[in-house]
Amino acid sequence: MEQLYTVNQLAEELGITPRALRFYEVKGLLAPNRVGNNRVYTKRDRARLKLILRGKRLGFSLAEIREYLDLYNVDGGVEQQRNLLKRVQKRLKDLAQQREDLEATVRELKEIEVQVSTSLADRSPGKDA
Amino acid sequence: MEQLYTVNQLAEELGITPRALRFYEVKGLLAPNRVGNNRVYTKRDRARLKLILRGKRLGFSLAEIREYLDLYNVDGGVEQQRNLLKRVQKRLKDLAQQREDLEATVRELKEIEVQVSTSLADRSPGKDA
DNA sequence: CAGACCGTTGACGAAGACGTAAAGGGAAGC
DNA sequence: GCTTCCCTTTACGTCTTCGTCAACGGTCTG
Repeated sequence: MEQLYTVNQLAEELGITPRALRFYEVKGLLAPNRVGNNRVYTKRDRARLKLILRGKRLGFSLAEIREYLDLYNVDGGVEQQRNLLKRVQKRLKDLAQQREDLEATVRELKEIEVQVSTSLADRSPGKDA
Repeated sequence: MEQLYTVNQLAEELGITPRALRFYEVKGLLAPNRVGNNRVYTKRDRARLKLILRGKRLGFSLAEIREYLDLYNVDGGVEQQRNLLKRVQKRLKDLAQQREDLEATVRELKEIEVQVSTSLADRSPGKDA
């Protein structure tokens, strides 16, 4: 009933190499079950991997992504939770900074886009004629 | 009249090491003038460096940042400009993807924040009494 | 003129994130 | 039973991004 994957299947589906998958496992980001010696990935593993890849697209290191994944472990004692809350809020703050950088970059590129577009339009004023 | 900087000055002001500055130069991201053998950075160099650092905060490699900086060279023939326009639009598309990733992450973290907060509040229902 | 400070180049080192053979196990088909 | 295919581990290689000496040059100061 439940969808399962081998390394190669999951890797291909998400556009990475099996080597990367194994590497993430060594680094403690994934822990798929084994059948005999072979890795078997579940839907949960797949979801976790997608979080990993999203983290990479955001420019995080594997160590940072590891810490990020830990934030999904909401269980724990009061002290644990206080600690977790702090870490979550720190991440949110970092992401806010990143959003600012992102938007500033987008603004500038859009401005360039306009400049170049109009410059090109001025140079070849034939389309409207 | 114009503000100038040595490697050490500029590095300290922007919170990086002189070594990094020289490295960016080797990689073709910066090209400060020389007085004798010594590097002299202008305001323009400084601005360029700030773009570099912003790129790093967004998770780009130095090679990507190099290409990004090229996008600010708006001059050139028609063919150059068409090409530039394409590259700018490609970047904008990538950045849109990154924004989606960013916002998805923020949403999830905020949800976790709420969960943990309420969980903590439920456990110690004394503040309101 | 001897130190004390910048600043320079060059070389070596190191961590992160994999790529790439090398060598082998287990099942499936002919 | 042998080949083929998928998977495994181990190990070494590579590229990036600097950190860290080492050895040297110029300038200013006492």
